[in-house]
Formats: sequence, C-alpha cells, structure tokens
Amino acid sequence: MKIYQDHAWPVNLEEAIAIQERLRYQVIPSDQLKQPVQYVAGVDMGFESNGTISRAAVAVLSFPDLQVVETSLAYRPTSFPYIPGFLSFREIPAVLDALEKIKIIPDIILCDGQGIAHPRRFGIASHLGVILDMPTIGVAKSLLIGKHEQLPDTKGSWQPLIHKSETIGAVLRTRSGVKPVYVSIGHRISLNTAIDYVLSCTPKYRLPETTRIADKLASAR
DNA sequence: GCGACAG
DNA sequence: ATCTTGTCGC
Repeated sequence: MKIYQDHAWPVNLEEAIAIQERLRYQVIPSDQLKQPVQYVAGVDMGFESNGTISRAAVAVLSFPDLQVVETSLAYRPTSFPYIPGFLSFREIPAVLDALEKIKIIPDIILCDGQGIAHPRRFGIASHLGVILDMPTIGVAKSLLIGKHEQLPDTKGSWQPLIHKSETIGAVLRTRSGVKPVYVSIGHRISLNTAIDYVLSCTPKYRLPETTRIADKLASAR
C-alpha cells in the first residue's frame, strides 16, 4: 500500500511529546470502517544484533475466516530507544516500510501495544492509525496506565479501563482462565466495535491470530 | 519525592 | 523486546 506522508521522526523526548500532543486530537473515536470488513492485519516487531536492527512484520488475514493472504517483512536500523510512553517512535518507521510492500490493503490493523490507553492518549495504535488514516486497534499484553475492576475468568468478559475518570479502553478476557489483554481504540473505531473485532480475531488463543502470525514472522530467524 | 512503566 | 529448558496442568 502507498504511504503518502509521515512527519519527521523526533530525536528527543521533547520533540516526541510535541508530536503526540499535536496529533492526539486527530484520533477519531467512532466507527469509520469500510463495510464489509474483508481483511484484517497484524503488525509486530522483532530485534536483531543486540537490538540495533529492527525487524517489522505484517500479516494480512481474510475476515472472518482468518486465513493468511499476504505477509511482509522490513528491516531498518533501530533509531529510538524503548521508553514507556514512546513506543511508536521506536517501532513505526520499520512498520511503515513493511506496510508499503503490502498489496492487499487491510480494513483494520491490530497493533501490539496500546491505542489511546496512554498518558497522552496517543499510543502506537493511534499513532499508526492517524499517520495512515486507517482503522486501528491496540491490543496490549500488559498494562501501561489505568485501573479496572476484577473481571470474570470466562472468555468474552471485560471491564472498562479507567484513567482520570475517563474510559480509555477495556480489559478483555480472550480465553477462559488466562490473563486478559488490554484493548483500546487506535483510530476510526469505537471501543465496543474494537472489542468485537478482537474477539472475532481470537478464536482459540489469548492473542488475536493477526498478532500471532505477525509475531511468528517477526521472530523467524 | 516515590513508584509505575506498552515492546 | 531478548537471554533460555524443563515442567506443571488441563
């Protein structure tokens, strides 16, 4: 797919914060999806050579049958350290490289990490969504910010994730008796719809098939 | 000031 | 994220 523009990548945290504060207001928290949804994609990252090389993987699956229809990999030098709250600056450049190679344009992209469940409401899923102006969902394996009530250990149950009296996402049980995942909207989708798609993409394991396939690619030696 | 902290 | 084998439980 064609990527038309992206801002210059920051060199320090001050610049990074300025970008997050400027772009956060572009996030669209309601459903603006192409219907019907035919393809969903997962993106994930891996690192090589002591972390100096970033490896981005994209997997496009048909929906709702979740069959892999296209994949791509991209490598580039790692140019930003891992700092909680600034993950997108470390991972998105390589992800854009990998997405550029894809021919089948997905209708939704599921990201490994938070969407608006972020200190400045602009985690990696939102950042990628705004840059591409495409629907994105954040599915994180652990918590960055927010609090929530305990939730039943049955698949499909969820609780709102709250931060400063605001609902910023959902803690979702994708598999009975297994640790939940943290779902938040990235861009052009509502929280309830995001939860529905995450469950639809998670027929068997804790993580969505999109993420699992992308993860295998990103880890493949 | 102290603790928390996506991947 | 990554370094790494076996092991507990359904």
